[in-house]
Amino acid sequence: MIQSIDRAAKILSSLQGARHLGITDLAAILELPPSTVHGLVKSLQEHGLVAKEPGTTRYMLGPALLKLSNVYLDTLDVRARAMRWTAELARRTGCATRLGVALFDEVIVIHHNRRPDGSEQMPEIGVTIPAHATALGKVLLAYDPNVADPLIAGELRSLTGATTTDPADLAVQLAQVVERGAAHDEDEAVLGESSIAAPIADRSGQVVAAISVVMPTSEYPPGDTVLNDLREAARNISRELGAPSWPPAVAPRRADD
Amino acid sequence: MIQSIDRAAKILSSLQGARHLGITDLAAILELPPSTVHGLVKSLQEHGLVAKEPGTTRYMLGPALLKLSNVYLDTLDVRARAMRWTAELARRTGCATRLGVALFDEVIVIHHNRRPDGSEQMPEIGVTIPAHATALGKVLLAYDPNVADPLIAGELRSLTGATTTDPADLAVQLAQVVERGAAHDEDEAVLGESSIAAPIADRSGQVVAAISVVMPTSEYPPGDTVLNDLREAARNISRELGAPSWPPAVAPRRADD
DNA sequence: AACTGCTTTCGACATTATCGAATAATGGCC
DNA sequence: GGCCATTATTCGATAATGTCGAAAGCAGTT
Repeated sequence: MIQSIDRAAKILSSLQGARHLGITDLAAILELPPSTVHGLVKSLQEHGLVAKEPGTTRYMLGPALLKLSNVYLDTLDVRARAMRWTAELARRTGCATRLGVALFDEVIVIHHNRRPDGSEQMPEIGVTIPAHATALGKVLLAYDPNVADPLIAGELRSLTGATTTDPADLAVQLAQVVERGAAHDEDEAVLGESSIAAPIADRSGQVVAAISVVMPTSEYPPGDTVLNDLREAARNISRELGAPSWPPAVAPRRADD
Repeated sequence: MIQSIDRAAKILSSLQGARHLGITDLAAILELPPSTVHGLVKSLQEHGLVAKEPGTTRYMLGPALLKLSNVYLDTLDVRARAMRWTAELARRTGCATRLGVALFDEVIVIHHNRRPDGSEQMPEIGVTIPAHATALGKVLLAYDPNVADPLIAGELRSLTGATTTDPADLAVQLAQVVERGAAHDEDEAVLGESSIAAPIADRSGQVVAAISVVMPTSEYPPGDTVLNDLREAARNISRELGAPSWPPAVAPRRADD
């Protein structure tokens, strides 16, 4: 790990949490001398990754990140391939659908279809949720023990009263996910919102994303037709990506990565 | 400029252009030994800024960028304040509206309102356009000579047959923008698409963003009411941000930044 | 108007990233 | 399906590089 890149990433991460920070604030967070931080920040600024907020002496995240993330989304063929199917799934089920990928122990939403009746409008692309608190995340965890193992060994943060916070409980749930090829959550991330999710694999057979159907908890649990539509969509997308089988296999444990 | 951060940013930028690249490709682009590039890439990967595309040995941009950019958008108070007004402007004019900020010699779209009649649907947030080829960009250039000067001294890329490519011509246009408090472009970025734009200033009086009305070239030039609605929106947003006057003043030339 | 806190600059030092060579892994080809 | 060429990755010595303390420049405040 290159030290200055590690520090630069920590700076971005800090600005992500606090929005606006001065050099001194950052120096305190990273436990480094201000002059060191200044050099790092200025370098990031020259590439547009951070920006000085006009009028003040504080810094914030920069516009180059937006450009990069836009390209990132275009780069994902899962997303391009899945869009047809998530739209179809939203139509058939009458629910909002999401597509998510893993970002360490979180899920990040890379595509979103509104509920066809148009009830909620919030754009959710880019939103991140702790993986253990959502159906999307449980799918991704279930198929990647390299991420799940450390989580199960530690503490699980609670988002609502219903969040799974017992590591042993989570482990059981993850095993069930692999068995059934689907995960579920009821009010675990947002009160009043529940969802079910299924894995999407690519040519190499690895799980690269998850697809979910989101519904008001009042409509939970959904009927078998919804579950079947979901699994069908996941299977179709996986097939288009060249996956050899579905449901996919759990990824092997690696020493480190 | 810290060398390793500079190199890391160049790697991100390369992946932005080429989508998928192996270590050797990157090494060739940066003109560095593969082992050096490998260390940089691996460090970026550990922070999710770069990801190994599953199944291959190549790398692509990582999901952390999406999370960061999402926060970036939330961080911009211009955006939050302007959203009401761009929606209102779209309604009044019957045209699509955009909000853009500067990213070096480009404009990046940070907010977008569809045409009320719902004709086009493409999400444009995060799209970047060379500044000299669009009304939004001309506004930003006109009020920031530090960016405009080097552009006027160099070559201007042509996007359509109508793009302003003569630096002297651009200089004249920019002077007019400051005079009139508005910029325009006719087919310069996309054929069949024209727009007019106005500057948005903040508390410090600096121009921090530009707002534009986009219309089919068949409807260009727009009537005075559209221009007035645009200027009114720009003035209102600037006032909400605490700008002391409108139209704003041109930023001073700095030695370097 | 003077102060206090912050940001920013500068240069010597030693930590740190770099790079070449060797090894391991991959993918393509017959 | 097995071989070979290409590519990714590891490792350790070298010196180039980033780091950090002290001091100067700026703002905002009392």
